[in-house]
Amino acid sequence: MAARAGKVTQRQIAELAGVSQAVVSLVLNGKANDATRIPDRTRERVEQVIAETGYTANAAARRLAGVGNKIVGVFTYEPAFPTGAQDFYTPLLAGIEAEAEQLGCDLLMFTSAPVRDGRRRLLHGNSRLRLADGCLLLGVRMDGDELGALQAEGFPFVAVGRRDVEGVPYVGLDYVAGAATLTGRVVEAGHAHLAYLHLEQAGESIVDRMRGVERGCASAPGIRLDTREVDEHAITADLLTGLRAGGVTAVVAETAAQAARVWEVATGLGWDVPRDLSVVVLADPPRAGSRLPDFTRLRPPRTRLGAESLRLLGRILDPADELPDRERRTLLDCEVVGGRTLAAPAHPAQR
Amino acid sequence: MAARAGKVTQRQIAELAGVSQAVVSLVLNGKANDATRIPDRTRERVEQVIAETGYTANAAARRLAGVGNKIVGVFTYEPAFPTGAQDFYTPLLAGIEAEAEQLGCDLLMFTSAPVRDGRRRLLHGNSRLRLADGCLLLGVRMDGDELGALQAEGFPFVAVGRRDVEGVPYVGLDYVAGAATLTGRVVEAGHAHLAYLHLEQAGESIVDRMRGVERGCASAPGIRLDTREVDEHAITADLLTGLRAGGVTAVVAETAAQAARVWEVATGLGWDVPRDLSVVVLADPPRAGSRLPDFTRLRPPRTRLGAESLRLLGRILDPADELPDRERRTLLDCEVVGGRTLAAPAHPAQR
DNA sequence: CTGAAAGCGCTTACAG
DNA sequence: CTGAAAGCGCTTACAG
Repeated sequence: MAARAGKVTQRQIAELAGVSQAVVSLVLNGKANDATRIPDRTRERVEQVIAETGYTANAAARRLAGVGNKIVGVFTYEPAFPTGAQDFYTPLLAGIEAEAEQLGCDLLMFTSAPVRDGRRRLLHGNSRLRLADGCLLLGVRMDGDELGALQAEGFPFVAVGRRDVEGVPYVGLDYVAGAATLTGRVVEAGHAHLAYLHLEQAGESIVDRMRGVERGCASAPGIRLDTREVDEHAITADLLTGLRAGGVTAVVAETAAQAARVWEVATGLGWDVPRDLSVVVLADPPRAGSRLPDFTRLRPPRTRLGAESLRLLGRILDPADELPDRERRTLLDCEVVGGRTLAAPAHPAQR
Repeated sequence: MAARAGKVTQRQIAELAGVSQAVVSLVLNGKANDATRIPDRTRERVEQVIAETGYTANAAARRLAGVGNKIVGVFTYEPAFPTGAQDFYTPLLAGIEAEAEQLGCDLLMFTSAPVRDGRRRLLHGNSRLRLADGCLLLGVRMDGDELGALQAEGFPFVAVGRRDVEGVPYVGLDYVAGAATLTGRVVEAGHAHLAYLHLEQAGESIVDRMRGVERGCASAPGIRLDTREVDEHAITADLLTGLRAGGVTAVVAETAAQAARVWEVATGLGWDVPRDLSVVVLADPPRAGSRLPDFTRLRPPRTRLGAESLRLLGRILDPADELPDRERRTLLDCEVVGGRTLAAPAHPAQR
């Protein structure tokens, strides 16, 4: 980087205003008041020179001098781009950015994080992490070592999503309650044998959804639940035919992609959804899917999740805020959306 | 910000490794080579301590010491959130983030910029701008004074979108050519009287689209063009009826919102699009609109625009890259998408 | 081959 | 009321 010709510093401001550099700093930081006893006239003179020169403090220097930056880091454990993860992250980021505007802070997105052992690394040799006052951590799975290092160092951070790690502050989604409610609806509709299609059980949110589904099934006696770990590509006519032959009348899908695939395959088999098979899903549909039916589903408030996470971090960073312990970990409710893919089974099983 | 207990510095690394702090810095920056004649054994020892302690350089200090940060600022003149601007910015940001991953740089989003006189300000008292090595500027209209100040200061930046300001590097979209081609298609289809619905003429991209439409009309003799400055709310049955009564058989809309509104109003009037009225648009449809027809339209490559803009900034920042002047300002082609809202007029006007 | 030192621009006690 | 100075953690000539 070449030296910048036009760069203005506090020293220059001080010379122009005929004061010492320290006074410029005090004025700049609103500390030219009774305590420091800087006369109004001096303050005004300095302010005028600042306005004239368009001076802006060097944020790196401020930070180095130990002052908060109003910069919040945003780190994503899963690379946000190649994948369809965009539908996932976009609403989250929208919420984060909106809240950042509210808080008046800037967002440092750690897009540079190198991948090692298949995971992105937050703490690498050249990490710009310490430029931020604190950090938001996103991702289904997080590195326990890194969380520990951050905690040990006292670096303020908030996990977006519930974390099973002692002392980690988070804002999460109440998937247990949400999945239980939605599954309960399926049971209430008269289904006695459900299948749950889920992803690999990695990460708290996936475990929570599973627990919620189980709890929903337990809301009535004698409900059977088949669980299958399948990503959407593994959802075939054979699978669905098998499930139905076994007595399954309703499918609970963890992801929108799975639900979409179930619907496509079922429709391809000539089945009617929901008459022949009810399908509910624990997530919002992908944005593309105009062909897809209006699924009965859970609506996780992702935008709010983003906003609330940043708000929590803001409170943690605010020394004046005495945050009660229980507010360091909160869960947001998921709404159940009616949709059109849940109905009573055509041939109710006898319980 | 409380002092961080666990914070490791180069001095501590130096003590542990039994070398001076300067040597740690040299090792860290890959300058422990023949030129500095630091023995391999010393380097290895330092490297090991670094690995053990999980040391990470303080980016603020590095920056202050004059070293590049691999941080690129992203500033948006229009607030990105309250509005429907999200559809606009999302693909752009997707491209920027993808390229940032490629380049290994982080992105500092200036979400804090205060609004003054209805515009967001990049250069305000507390701007974190100088933390970045360079900056990407987004927005339909930009502040000329700020562009000037940035140039005067030699702060590297790239405008996303064509700019009519001397010396400002940009990557833009070739709206002139794109709009001319699409409008030419309308003319080729037999329309002799078109209406162009556009926004207030502020900003180069809006001017360019207008010029392109005019050029497209000039591709055949005797074509009439009515232009109307209307945002979508001002598109009423009266307006369309008036246009059609005047002989207009095709509408070119600047924005997707306008096109959607034209289609809704026309349909409400019992008209068939495109039989009774052809509608083409110079932008991509909003993501929500599953009800809307498949518009004949221009597809501005926004994701690529984002990526190419950052790539250009990366080249400007790279001292080894001798960027030819003409590559400092480039335009990307817009694709024409066939769609189903352009047809020959039912009653071709006689020319 | 290695260490001592200046300097980046700022904030904040501290001494007049 | 104001200035001189230490210190934040780093990079990079420079002197041994």
